[in-house]
Amino acid sequence: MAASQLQRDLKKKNAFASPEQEAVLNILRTSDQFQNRFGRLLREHGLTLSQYNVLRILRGEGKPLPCREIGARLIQVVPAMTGLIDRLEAQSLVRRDRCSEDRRVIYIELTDAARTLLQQLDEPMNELEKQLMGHLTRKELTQLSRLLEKSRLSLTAEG
Amino acid sequence: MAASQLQRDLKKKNAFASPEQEAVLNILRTSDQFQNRFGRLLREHGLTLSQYNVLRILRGEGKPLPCREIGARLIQVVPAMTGLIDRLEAQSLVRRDRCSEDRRVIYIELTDAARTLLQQLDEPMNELEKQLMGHLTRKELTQLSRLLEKSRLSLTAEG
DNA sequence: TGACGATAGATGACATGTCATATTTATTCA
DNA sequence: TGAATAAATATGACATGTCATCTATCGTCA
Repeated sequence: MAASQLQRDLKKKNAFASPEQEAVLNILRTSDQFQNRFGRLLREHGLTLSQYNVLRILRGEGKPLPCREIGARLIQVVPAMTGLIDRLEAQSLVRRDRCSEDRRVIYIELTDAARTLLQQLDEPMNELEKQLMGHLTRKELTQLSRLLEKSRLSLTAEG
Repeated sequence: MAASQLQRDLKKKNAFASPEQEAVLNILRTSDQFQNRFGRLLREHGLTLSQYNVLRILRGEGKPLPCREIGARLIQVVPAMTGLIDRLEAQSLVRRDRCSEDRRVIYIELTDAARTLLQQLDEPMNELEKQLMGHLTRKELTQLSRLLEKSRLSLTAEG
């Protein structure tokens, strides 16, 4: 009964090498499983999680953003963005708009169709989020967020 | 100053829709960034994170495992395993061994080369784990793991 | 002005993940 | 026994992610 859940999950015979390792594996595993869930929900609406994230970023910003800027917020490399935007454009969910001042830059703009789709998704996405975190109290949720933010402090330090 | 770090990270203008959403996004984002780091380290040794995970699972088990079993522990769908194992086999890091009792089953077995490679990786991987979680005390690490396990309770409930 | 270097995107090669479907082998049961 | 079902992998199509490299454009500075 002293074994943690992740140990049972992974059916590992030995304990983790360190509390750090246990925490890291917990983060990766939880994220993987959550991504599965969101992916399934979004697929019903013809979107992938990455595509949804792009749309969410654009809606959150309220105005068009350069390709590069979206990629930066998604922690993604630029090459991945090209294809991602291609497919969103093919679905008429975004438009490309070349900047007239700096013709290297291409702004990505949300379409009305995308706004409508996002609105349809707000409710089920919120519900899924609450369902996934359903076993945690509000206090625990805050605590979890703070601990994860603290974890990410190590990332800004250096590359 | 009241704004949480993830809000600043994402440069979102509005607060999160809910504490649940904030926690979920923190989990996904932290995992993404950590995966980047591990991916970079492993690439220096010719491995991807998925490949490394397969090897770790096999070493942890101490004996060959069926394809399906490895996939289950990786939260991955079986089709993905085929190619993954193909590439590990091409690198001579695993062998396929068809079970004689149930000829449908294929056991995956670690090679000595894989064991040696894993040993070389133990040290740097442990160091990276400790570096990534460097801002958390041992107590916080435990707390974080428990909160993430609690989060995953929602997954076993239903599909 | 005109070359150099930096920046924004796009492209190509490859690894991985998803699904739907096919193939091989076991199992069940009429 | 022999057909239907189930289980373990494999395959093919496609979306995504990585890197290295290419192209177009901008800025700077001799």
